[in-house]
Amino acid sequence: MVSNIDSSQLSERSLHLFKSLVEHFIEDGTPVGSRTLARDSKLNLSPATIRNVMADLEELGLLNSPHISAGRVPTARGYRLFVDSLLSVDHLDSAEVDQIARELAPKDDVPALMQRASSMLSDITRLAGVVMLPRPEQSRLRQIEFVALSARRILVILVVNEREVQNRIINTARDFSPAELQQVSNYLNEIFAGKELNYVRATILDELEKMKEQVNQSMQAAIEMAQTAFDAEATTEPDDDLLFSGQTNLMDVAELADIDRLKKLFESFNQKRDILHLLEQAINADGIQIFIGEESGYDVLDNYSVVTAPYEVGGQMLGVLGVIGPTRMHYERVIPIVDITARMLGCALNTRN
Amino acid sequence: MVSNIDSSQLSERSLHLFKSLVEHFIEDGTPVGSRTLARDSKLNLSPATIRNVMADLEELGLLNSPHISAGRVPTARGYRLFVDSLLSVDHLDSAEVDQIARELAPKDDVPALMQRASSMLSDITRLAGVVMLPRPEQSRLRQIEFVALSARRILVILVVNEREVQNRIINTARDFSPAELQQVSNYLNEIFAGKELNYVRATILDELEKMKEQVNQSMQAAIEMAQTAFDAEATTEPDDDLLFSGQTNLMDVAELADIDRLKKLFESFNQKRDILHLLEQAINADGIQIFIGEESGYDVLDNYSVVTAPYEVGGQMLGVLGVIGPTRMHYERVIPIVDITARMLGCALNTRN
DNA sequence: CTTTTGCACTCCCTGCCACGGGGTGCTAAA
DNA sequence: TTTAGCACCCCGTGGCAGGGAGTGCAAAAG
Repeated sequence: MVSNIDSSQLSERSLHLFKSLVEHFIEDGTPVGSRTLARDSKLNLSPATIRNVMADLEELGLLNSPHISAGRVPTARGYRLFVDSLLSVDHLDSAEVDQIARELAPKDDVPALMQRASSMLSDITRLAGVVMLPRPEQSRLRQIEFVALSARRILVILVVNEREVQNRIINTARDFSPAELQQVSNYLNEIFAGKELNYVRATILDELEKMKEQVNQSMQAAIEMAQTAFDAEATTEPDDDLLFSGQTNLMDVAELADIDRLKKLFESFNQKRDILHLLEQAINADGIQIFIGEESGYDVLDNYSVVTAPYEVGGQMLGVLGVIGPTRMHYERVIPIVDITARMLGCALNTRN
Repeated sequence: MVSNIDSSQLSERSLHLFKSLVEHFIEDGTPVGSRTLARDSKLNLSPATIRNVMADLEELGLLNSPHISAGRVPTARGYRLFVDSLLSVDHLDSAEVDQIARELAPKDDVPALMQRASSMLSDITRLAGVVMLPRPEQSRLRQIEFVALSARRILVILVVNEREVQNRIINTARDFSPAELQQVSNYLNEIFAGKELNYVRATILDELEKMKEQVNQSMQAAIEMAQTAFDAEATTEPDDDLLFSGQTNLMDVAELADIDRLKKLFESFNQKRDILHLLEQAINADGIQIFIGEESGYDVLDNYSVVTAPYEVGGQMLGVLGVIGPTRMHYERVIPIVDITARMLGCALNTRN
């Protein structure tokens, strides 16, 4: 991969012109030429001079022209330089901050909160929002309960992280009486309450197997049932972990009137895989991370940028959220929105216990 | 509303020609003129004759021409006549039937099953699928349990219709001990198990209020808690009741390359309201019901048809599923697919108990 | 009376051409 | 180093002609 351009490699003037050009293009979406740039940028330079500068910038891979006789357009690398070194982010006005805060008030359960975060991102940016649900590996088992539906059908209830509830139904090999179930759940709660869910699963599936012979019969039953429960759990809902919203907003960004590319993008939203991988890369980033166009490595995302931020509670990264839009987006506005949303989501998750 | 055309009002020949025309148009998507029709339809008639017939059909509102000198295209009314009287539905080959059966094997919980039904509809028709979840009013409470999270935070678990589990967390005014909770749930289960959920809610909120004074204190607590539980329940998740899939399939039907209309459609999928209303009209239909273009009354659905069928268990209508595609769709294929899917979904729901 | 033939006409689509606008690179002058 | 001038490029638009597909109508044929 070609190394990125550092702002110190360029003259003040080139940077200024480059910045104007990008801003202009973000505003208009049409290639911008020397004449307009000469008019817009405060520097008093003739178009010809500017043409020279632009030729240099094109040489460096920051710009290119759709055809020989059109204006210039920023490349992915150009946007990179722009967002890394040139961008001055907006200050959100307090009304917007309030709106975000209000939307993320911790009034209901985690999935609903996440859903609201996602729609809010898309509403406020007029682009597509995405939220990765808190990673299951980082959830702690709080309580496990069994409810007999019939003798051999048992409803397993896992309370995770104070607010989330998962349930699944298992069929057992032999009958369990309610009293037995109570006993089993007491036993499991005693050992596993507060433990990390992956650890619980691993332990139950591996460790307990070994100690099976050493315990009395009722404990054996407990072990078997727990194994069934977590076995089932491991195989269920592995991918309901991204929440999109506002996809339709992308349908009126002009530069992607191309319905085929749009279709590909929507399909990759549905499959979630690619986007999930991308967001996973961002979970350990320290704050905002931006993937610009082809940089992401996923070609469905050509011409799109993704602005992400991880959200955390008490120093622990729980997941990532972000906004997907055309590379030509208003970064100076989107960035602070994503940033503050991530923080506030962290808070919202924190105050629920 | 203008009355529909009855097939008996038209000569054998007109009907035959009309049918060929519609079939031809469904195949090609281009307006069909007298020459092609003369060639295709087995009748040995000159284009001129056919022009006369077509003029009559246009008079009746079954056809119209985009402009004076193009071929003819069926109107919504024309499609209506076509599907009502002229259509010979395909016989699905057994491989397809098998596929449907396999997909709908009752192997997991209701929401997952519904989700699969929807994706299957869209995959197999290459159009958009939609499934309305079983209406909550028609669900029966099977069991209710309380789990103490902490003294005043209680997890309420409702098992509904054998397989579905709903849970919500409530905060109570005073502490409840586990023993009390047990007692309360026993009491509620005794009265309400097997009852229809709406009835349960209504009773708990109204009737129980009256008898509050007449019972002992622990029962009073039960009543209060149940009220809280169902009060919360009434206000949650009122609209997570439609499952769409394959929306992107609609992006390559040529006649709707119009991105704006497509956007409107997708938005109405997201809001669900309109589509839900439409499907609700179909729940009491006896089998397949088809909404053609403007007929539906929702203008987002102009140029689209919706083929629906209600699914039932034991004679009780539970919901509706269907396929959304361009008016110019292969009805003879879509109809049996929707039909059989609805039946099989009914079976799948039936065998789970 | 129905069907067909013939004819004039309409409308769209395509390709062609010309042209203007916005842009470029290069060279020579300031 | 910057600017002015110039030749050139390429896209988008609009006008125009021609061909194709289709129509309606009137008159002839069955």
